[in-house]
Amino acid sequence: MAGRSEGYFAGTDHDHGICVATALDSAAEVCQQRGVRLTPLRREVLELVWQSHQPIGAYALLDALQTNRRRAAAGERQSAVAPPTVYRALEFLLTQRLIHRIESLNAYIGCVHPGARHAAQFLICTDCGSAAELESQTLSMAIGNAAADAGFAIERVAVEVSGHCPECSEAADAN
Amino acid sequence: MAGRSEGYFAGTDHDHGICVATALDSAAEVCQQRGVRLTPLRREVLELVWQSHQPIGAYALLDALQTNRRRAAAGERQSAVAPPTVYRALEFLLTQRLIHRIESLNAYIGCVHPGARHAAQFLICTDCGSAAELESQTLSMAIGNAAADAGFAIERVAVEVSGHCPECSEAADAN
DNA sequence: GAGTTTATGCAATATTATAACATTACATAA
DNA sequence: TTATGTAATGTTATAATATTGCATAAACTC
Repeated sequence: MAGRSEGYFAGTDHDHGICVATALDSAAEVCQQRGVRLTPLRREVLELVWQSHQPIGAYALLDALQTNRRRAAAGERQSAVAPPTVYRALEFLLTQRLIHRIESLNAYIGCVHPGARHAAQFLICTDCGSAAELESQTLSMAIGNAAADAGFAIERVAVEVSGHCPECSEAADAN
Repeated sequence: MAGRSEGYFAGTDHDHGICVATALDSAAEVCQQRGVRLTPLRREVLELVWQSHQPIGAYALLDALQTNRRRAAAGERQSAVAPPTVYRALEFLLTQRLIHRIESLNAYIGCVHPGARHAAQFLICTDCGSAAELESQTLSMAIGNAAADAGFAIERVAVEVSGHCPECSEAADAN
């Protein structure tokens, strides 16, 4: 994340264009290395997911895609975008670990460690809707230990912590 | 959980009747103390949720309720059970912390620490569908610390670990 | 450039969840 | 005993999220 002075949440001040550019570059590289295709559609969806640091739903993405198409082909006839288009692109991006799914919101967000196998750990602000991805080794190990105790073989981990981000907490305190 | 020899997952051998009875008793007590009403409907839904250690979806509960009604009023005309009925009961049970929602499955499961405010921590077997609730303090603290680092005020925590339970892992190894 | 695989388009439908309004049941006050 | 308030449930419709199945197109392989 670009220009982040401190903290996990992206501030209102940071240069978000750099976030997007970095994410798209990394994605291209990851796909290149794996011999999978980051097609224009998949790239477009990834870019839309990265439009903000707030998880975005599949149907909001669908709307955004429609809007893009309308803008691109003004006047000409255009093909509609249907749900499977979005869901397939999302599935691809999930498989390549370029995005995460936030289960508690049915929404998707860009991954800050693209391509790497890792536990999804999120702090989600219920006020402003933004989410910050953690990469806590301590947390991962605590989960690993608990699973080992239970004789459980881990496939996937989702940690979703809802609450209030620093900015929104301050705003609330001011009242 | 009754008769659990060891481990977090309920074995196929345990006396599940005791699980259910205990859960219903605890629920009655919790509601009593709080001055909220565990109505017959809510109790019925809770009992259905506790029918197994596998998370159950809202529409499966709906079906089960329908079946119960048919059985009860054989021959007589009966009112259909509609989605809001189930969702309202589930919401009540969630609010009273008698059940948990498994976000990654859109499903519900009985809480092993009924009434208490605590992080939801689950190991979910993708083979047999059963889920085991953890109560790891270490894990909770790791999350608390990470949130504190970020200046984040926690409201709710969901930890959902998918993978293979000991029994299913063994079965797979045997192949 | 013919054949194969992979990706996308498209229509229909499944699954999960809620909104809006009507009715019932129960407690308590008039 | 009747009125009234409140909580719970019933009922209808619909919103939001996700998938299936099949047709077409694009891209890679040789």
